[in-house]
Amino acid sequence: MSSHDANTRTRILDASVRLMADRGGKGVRMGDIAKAANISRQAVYLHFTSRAELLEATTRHLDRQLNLEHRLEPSRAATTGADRLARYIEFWGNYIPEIYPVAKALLLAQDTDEAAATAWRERMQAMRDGCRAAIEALAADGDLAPQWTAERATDMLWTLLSVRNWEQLTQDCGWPASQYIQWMQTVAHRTFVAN
Amino acid sequence: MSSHDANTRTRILDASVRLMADRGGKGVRMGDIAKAANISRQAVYLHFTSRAELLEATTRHLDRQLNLEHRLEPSRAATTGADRLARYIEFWGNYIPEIYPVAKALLLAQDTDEAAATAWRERMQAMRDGCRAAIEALAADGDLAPQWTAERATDMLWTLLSVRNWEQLTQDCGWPASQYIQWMQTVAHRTFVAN
DNA sequence: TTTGCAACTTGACACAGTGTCAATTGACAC
DNA sequence: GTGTCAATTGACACTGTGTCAAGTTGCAAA
Repeated sequence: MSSHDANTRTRILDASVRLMADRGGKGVRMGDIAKAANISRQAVYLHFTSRAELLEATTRHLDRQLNLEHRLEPSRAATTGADRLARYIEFWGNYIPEIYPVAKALLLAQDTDEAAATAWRERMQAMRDGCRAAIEALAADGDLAPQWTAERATDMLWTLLSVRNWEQLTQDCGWPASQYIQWMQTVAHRTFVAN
Repeated sequence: MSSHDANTRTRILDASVRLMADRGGKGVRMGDIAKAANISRQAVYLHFTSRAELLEATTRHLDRQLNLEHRLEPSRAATTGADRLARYIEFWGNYIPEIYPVAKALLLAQDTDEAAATAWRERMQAMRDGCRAAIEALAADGDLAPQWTAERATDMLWTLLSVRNWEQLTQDCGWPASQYIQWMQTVAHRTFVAN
């Protein structure tokens, strides 16, 4: 029965999100997720062909739960390019901490798993589109600093806002999330906005 | 005999560097290194207690081969803070590509191996010292942009210059090494130098 | 009531790569 | 000769993923 089916699938995804959050994404095995969902390990493979696929589905599940699209609205509604850039960074800086454990698991799986690497690349490509939109809004206002092309500026902003960088600043350097947002806005503004 | 001992050790390290360079650091197993050094897999464990230790020794071996200290001189000899910053980025941008395969292997081992994670952290801490020196030279000239403290600016520069960022810009975005240097200098200058 | 399908369970197994252990060989030194 | 040290050979434990085959349960349509 397909409703039963969907329920089990959802239960797996919920369990996956929960475990990732608990353990910071590290050391969550297929068997752990199965156990947390009150299901056999093999049943998980009935719904997801591989760990990578499950991980990817987990991030999408989380995006839906966190209402990703709704959160992007302030940035999209901005009236100037500089404002759009600042709001995008604010959105992202508030979003990362919520997806971090799951993202981290996907990030770790990358090294061994080609499918996970592809899944991650796709996710980051979507994030890149947001960067490009902000940079292009800036360029449309004539406010992109003259040494940049839109393409290179997008590359650089995208890199600046990577999950790894967030991780390093907040985990290793101990910055609070609010400071991450503030300083990233500062760097982006000074770097990309013509003065 | 200890000279024989040292020879074998060196042979292992040379083989390790060679294989890493060939395969980009990925998928280099203990057995491969042993074979390349004309030695049994177990003999490697006679010289290095674990893969992580071997990897770390490989990076140090490479630093010596590449004359790390000598390469740092231009940056240390700079007369202004802004110059020191630019020269440090230039050094680093030229250095990363040479150590990248080995660094990548150490980076990958991190996820499974606590010892590798510690080794990497130590290496990056050393790099951080270079960042701090550049930022402090800038501050000593009174040229550090007023919103920054030396500590936060160091955090940010250190993050900006991470191997992951270099990887993303040159591998994923396809920037040539020369462009990496140029644009990183641009970002750092606009971000940290008072105008 | 029977038949049949679909979701799920159980248990066993292959595979990769790391690290460990024990027994053995070969060379050189004293 | 005897001791010692480097190195070899081969077997094995361990971990986690993914696969396979055979059996169970429950619901549904005939």
